[in-house]
Amino acid sequence: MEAEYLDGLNPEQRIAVEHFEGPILTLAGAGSGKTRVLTTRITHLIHEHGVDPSSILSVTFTNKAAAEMRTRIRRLLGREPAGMWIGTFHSIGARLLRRHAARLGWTPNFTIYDADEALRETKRTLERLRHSPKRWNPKAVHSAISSAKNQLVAPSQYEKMAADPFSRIVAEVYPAYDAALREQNAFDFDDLLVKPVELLRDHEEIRLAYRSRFTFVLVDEYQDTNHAQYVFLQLLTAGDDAGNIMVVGDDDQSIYGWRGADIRNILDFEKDFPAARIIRLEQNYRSTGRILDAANAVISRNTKRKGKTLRTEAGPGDLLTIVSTLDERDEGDWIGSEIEARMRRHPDVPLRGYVVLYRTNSQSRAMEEAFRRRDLPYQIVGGTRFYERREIMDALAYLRLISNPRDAGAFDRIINYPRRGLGDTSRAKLLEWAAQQAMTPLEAALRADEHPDLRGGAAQSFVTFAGMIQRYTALAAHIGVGELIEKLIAEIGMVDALRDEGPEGADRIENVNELIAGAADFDARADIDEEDRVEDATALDMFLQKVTLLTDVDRHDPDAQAVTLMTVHNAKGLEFPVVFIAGMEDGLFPLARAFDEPDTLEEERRLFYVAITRAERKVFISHARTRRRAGEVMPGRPSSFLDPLPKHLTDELTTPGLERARHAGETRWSRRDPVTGAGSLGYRDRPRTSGRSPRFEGSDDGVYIDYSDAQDAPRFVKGERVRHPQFGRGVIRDLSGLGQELKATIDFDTIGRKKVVLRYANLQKEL
DNA sequence: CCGTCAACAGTTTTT
DNA sequence: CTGTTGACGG
Repeated sequence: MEAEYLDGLNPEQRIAVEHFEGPILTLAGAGSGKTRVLTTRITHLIHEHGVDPSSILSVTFTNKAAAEMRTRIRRLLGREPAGMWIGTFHSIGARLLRRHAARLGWTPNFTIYDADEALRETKRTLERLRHSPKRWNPKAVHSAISSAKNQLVAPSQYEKMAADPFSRIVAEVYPAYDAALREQNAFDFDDLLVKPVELLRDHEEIRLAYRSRFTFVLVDEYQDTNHAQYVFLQLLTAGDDAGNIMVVGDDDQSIYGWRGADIRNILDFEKDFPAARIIRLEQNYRSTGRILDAANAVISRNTKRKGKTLRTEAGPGDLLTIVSTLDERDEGDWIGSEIEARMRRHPDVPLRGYVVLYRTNSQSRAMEEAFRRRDLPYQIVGGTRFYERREIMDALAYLRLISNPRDAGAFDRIINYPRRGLGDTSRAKLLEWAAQQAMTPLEAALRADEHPDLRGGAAQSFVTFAGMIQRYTALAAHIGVGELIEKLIAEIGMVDALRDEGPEGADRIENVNELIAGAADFDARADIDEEDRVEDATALDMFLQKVTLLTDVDRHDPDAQAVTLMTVHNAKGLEFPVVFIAGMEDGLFPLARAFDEPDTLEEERRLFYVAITRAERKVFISHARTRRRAGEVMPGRPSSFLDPLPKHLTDELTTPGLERARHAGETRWSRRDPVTGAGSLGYRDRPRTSGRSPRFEGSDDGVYIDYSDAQDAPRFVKGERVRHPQFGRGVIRDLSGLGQELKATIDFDTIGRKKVVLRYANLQKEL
């Protein structure tokens, strides 16, 4: 007798679902039902093969995906898959660390430092080592440390490879930064991957225990795994053909190379597991025909891919509409008006069926303003995330210090917030004393009255503060997190402090209230996985660790009656009936810097492919004639990514705003240049650029940027050594800007980091 | 110690 | 254009 859950699977899906033992790679195109394959296979393993759920480890890309999969499995199975581990690499890493914290020298109530706190710690470390954070950009230093960690390069190894001055600074900061984290009983995001690898690598009995427990490992979005994650999986699965590992992914949707994701992981899976079975899911259940044809046309330009063509049984559907707009404001207005118009014509598509996708978060601003003007409900995913808002981080810093008294970052953040008369001077005195006496900042504060020279008022303030934190630490063992935050916020007078800040303080108060509500909800639902329970960890510890790992997508409410605004990155895995892709201009999508590196350009193209394939029924692609970027008005031309779109799949239109501007412009232009000016402003009549190469064509009407100059100038690449007439020798760290404005960020051997405009700099390649 | 103002740097994507 | 940092005076 066959289980019902197998009904309706296509032959390929069915093979993947029924696969029992041994490695298997499932290349799942966009919309090919991979989540269904994963959940059904897990169900099948448990139901049909009698696999104990606690033998299953399933890795997802977001917490939300994990929660959804668990729910679906519960439904298919008719019971809770108790003991199954499902979560992101980071949350699974955190769980392992919590269970074995002592092995590594941490305690289970460790703090997870988010990006912001990690950056602050980097800066503090630089200062401690007497390096100026002005000369050596803390962000760059931290990002170098982060990449090193993701490549599993330990401080000692890094030290050996550090040749240039910048790397030598990093080599110095890296171990000191790690030591500071250890002292504070903290991990950063990257540690959540790196430390579990160390744990499994260096402790055989732990490695063997987990290997024998997790006999079935499933990994979603495998194309976006980095080296540390790869090694983590190898350690867990023994890394040979005996392992029952299923990876699901799509090389065409690999969009996290900048974060260290290594597309070779998926491309080389067959080399790693020679016996691997390979299944291709090319049947798409999401989009109509023309959308898929367009997506296929775009992605076929990439060279580094396994090759895969999506097909659908749905009809051809609508054309993709390419919209020319005047500027970003006009673009937002047009999108808003089109949504309103479609709402009237297609009442079956609710507001939540619309999404606006863009390349960079800064584009959300114009959209937001346009939607506000029209009173169109929207929800923004990403950008300044909830848990990254200042007031939320302040409140959380209190909780962190209460949960983990060694957290110096938290101490630093809140010691004078709200104001308690403890400025830089008193703080510096206390911290110096603390370091001398080998005390944590909080311990020092508690004994501040013993400090040799601290103003009496300040000393008293420190003692009161530390006493309060201690009281809450004791309290945290007995009351719920919601109640704890509520009491705390009241005691420190945070609401009053925010109210004094003026109008935007009201929003912040709202956010704080939302945090309290969230915590109360956490208490009410007893939102702790049994597998996460460890001795000596309080509900507060669990709450904090969970909250830091939440992403914005996790907070996205798919049922809200609102248009969704988000970056293409955030849209991965989601689908919408109607998709707007905004800002489709060269230099923005793809970003300018991508033109220097073929691999990056391919990644941008995959990103565009991801954007198109989010759509079920309709795609709009808009670009603006001019766009304000960092206060400057920049001219733009339609993205060269549009070039491969066959004419028969698209139609083009111009917004009324651009139409008006064009008429006004023609009169002006024709006076100046009656021959070439008239009618040439609109590229609608202009032949499509060939798009055979990423090389730009020259401007044809004076409005688009002339890129041809950039081709003649010497071309520089990142990492290249150069010589500057004034600043001497250095290494190019970064390139930005376009054409005439091309700028290079250079780490000079003698004077550190500087940004120069290539046009003026007269840079030479160093021989 | 704290508020104000000018100067300045920074804009890619995120766990 | 915006958020952050530094200098200065109360």
